[in-house]
Amino acid sequence: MKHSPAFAILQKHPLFSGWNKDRLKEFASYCGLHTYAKGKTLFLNEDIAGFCYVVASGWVKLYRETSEGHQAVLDILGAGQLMGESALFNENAYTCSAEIVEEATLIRIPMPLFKAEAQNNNDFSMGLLKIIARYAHQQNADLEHSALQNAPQRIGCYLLRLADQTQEKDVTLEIPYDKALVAARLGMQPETFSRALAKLKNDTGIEVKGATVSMPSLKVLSDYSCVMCSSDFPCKDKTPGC
Amino acid sequence: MKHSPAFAILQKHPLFSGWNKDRLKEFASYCGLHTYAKGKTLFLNEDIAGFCYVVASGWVKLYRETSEGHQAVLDILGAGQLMGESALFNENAYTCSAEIVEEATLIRIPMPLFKAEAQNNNDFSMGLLKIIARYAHQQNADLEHSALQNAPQRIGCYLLRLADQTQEKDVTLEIPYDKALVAARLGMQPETFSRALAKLKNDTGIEVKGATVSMPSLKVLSDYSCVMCSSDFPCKDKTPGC
DNA sequence: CGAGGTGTTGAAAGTGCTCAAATGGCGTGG
DNA sequence: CCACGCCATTTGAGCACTTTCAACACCTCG
Repeated sequence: MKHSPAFAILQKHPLFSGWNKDRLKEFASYCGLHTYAKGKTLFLNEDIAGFCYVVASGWVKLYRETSEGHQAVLDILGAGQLMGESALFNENAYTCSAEIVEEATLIRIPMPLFKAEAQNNNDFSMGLLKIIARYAHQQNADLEHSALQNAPQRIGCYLLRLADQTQEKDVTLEIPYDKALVAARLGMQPETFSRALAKLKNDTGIEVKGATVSMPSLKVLSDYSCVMCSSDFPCKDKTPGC
Repeated sequence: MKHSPAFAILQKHPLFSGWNKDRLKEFASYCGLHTYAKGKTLFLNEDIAGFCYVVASGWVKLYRETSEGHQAVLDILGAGQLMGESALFNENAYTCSAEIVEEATLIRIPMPLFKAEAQNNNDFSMGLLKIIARYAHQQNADLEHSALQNAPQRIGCYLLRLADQTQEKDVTLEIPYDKALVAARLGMQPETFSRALAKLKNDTGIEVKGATVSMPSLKVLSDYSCVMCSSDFPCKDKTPGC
């Protein structure tokens, strides 16, 4: 037994990939690796931030909630994604709430450690800048989508993002969490999602069986969805969002 | 004649306020101060970024546009705000388009200069991080609003943000640009804006005469709008967005 | 005074939402 | 192995809000 279980995962993360091995080993030794069950609330909006998290596996919902219980889903994070970092610039308070939506294993980075790194290590703060800027870019895309696309188009766009865009024909994928959650992520009701998916199926020839979606042609799908989007189709790596 | 006209303005900007005077003087000498007429397109989405801009006065619309001409307004920037910085993290290409919506004077910072600073000056990159993180936070709020609030509530929220929230009673303000632009910023049609504003007037007792809005009580307005928002009312400085 | 831009109003059509009920898959326990 | 019950999802019907297209009012400017 040599190093903390967080080490191997952090090593692959862009924020840490350039680090000296011993340095990272020490850093990782302060980071716990924890597994959380579906439904667990990680933190709430405006809580004092004790940790940043990196998702090793599973899925985490970021959301905000009114006092009456209406909630807006901001994002759903999967493996490799960072959360909680925005608390650094918000008086050490989280800027949204987080809940586990599929059993997840997370690396917990103590905030003081993270903060010190950001302040003292220029490569680190540039890496962080890149991540946050990309995130902001993604949000621009979300705002655009919610302004311009209708429900079936937004679902099409979502499926394209989930898909392996290097393929063109007969792509099959699994929606990795509840459909109602996808609906919320796309800013619509579960009922609307269901009906819109049916319409999408009818209009673009995709097949849906439970969580499994088969897309005979990504082109048909992108022609359908990307008409109402400022980016052109093979958009996954260039621009976050469709 | 002592220093570039950009100097005095940059000096007041958080990104530069901590700088040594001579250093800033030199930096400012490379930055032009230009005035642009309403309607002028500053840059387009995906253009190679030659400059970052700081708004000295006037208003600039940030937007994205589909090939068919549908556009989504992402934000409208006023005095003190920075734009174009996200190109640093997008292969030196702007991530949206920008157009002058009210005659504006802007400081033009050459991108290489800006980039070098971000890479070499840790205080600078931390300041940038703070600005971008705040911007992302603001977008979270926008996404939440578009998901949860209806048209009159979004307008109420917009007016509150425009208002001096330290006052409580009889606050009066001027909408600084076209109403149709406000409508687009809030993700609705001009007609919807007009009707929703009439409803808001009726429901909260505000007065509207042309671009002038008088609000007898901010509390009534915030009770009306902030029900569907995760932040509580005096929200201007804490959280960007309502 | 007329023209054009800006904002408002009306009527009809969509789109998505709400509430309610039905369907279907799946794991548990008999 | 089957019946039951639970939960996610789908379907139905009516409604609310927003959009669309069209017409009109208003103001400013030439």
